[in-house]
Amino acid sequence: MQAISDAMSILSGKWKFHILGTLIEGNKLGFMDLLREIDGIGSKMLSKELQDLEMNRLVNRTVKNTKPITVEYTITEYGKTLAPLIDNLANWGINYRQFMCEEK
Amino acid sequence: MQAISDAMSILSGKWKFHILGTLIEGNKLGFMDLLREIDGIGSKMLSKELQDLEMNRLVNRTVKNTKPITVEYTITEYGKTLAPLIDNLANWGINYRQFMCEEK
DNA sequence: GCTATAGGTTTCCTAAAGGAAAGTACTTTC
DNA sequence: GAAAGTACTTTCCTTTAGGAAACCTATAGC
Repeated sequence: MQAISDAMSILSGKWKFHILGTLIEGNKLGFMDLLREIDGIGSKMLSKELQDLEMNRLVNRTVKNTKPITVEYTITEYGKTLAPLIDNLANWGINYRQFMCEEK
Repeated sequence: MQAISDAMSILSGKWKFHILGTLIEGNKLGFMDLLREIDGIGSKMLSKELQDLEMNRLVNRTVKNTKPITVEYTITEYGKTLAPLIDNLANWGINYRQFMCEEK
């Protein structure tokens, strides 16, 4: 049960799963790509959450030496181990919505 | 991706997974049982979270007609569909801890 | 020089989460 | 009749999360 607290301390917050899910499906995304794809997030939140995820070794940040500087965000190998969990969560969300509609 | 937000809106907060996990492993628990088993939670939080979970049909609350009134909390059939997810999360938490220890 | 794009950081603010402690109500045990 | 147990709720307070907008640096295009 302690393990659940451990996991949630890393994955808590409104956006973590969303960011990770986006990075799993579309690999190599720039900051602006993420900002556009994740509906509703602001640049401050995105920046902060990416830093958290990078610190926890779930996301890689690579600065590219291009003309207008670009940054690539990718999911790490270890981050990929979250893929089934995120898939699970998303499917549960879809089913839950159905379940609630049927009920009432 | 919207499904993730849906799921998290129901499962957000510091204690939801913890409460659900505790109810999945030990079925039929009283308020005080939960308060004792979930380390660190206060009665206000437990009460509030249980109400949330009941509203969302993940937990059943049954008042028993015993001498000192007792209340039984159990997980619903639908709540049980979260078992693999919670298992997954807990295992990921355990592995993550190992992973971080090896690294540094 | 002006505007646009990438990739952020900083400031300011509000709303929500969460905790500690006390209170309520009822019952059983000593 | 006092204490202790079950099951909460209420009040008060602090902390954290999160959003909006402005600002900063650099380069490219017009």
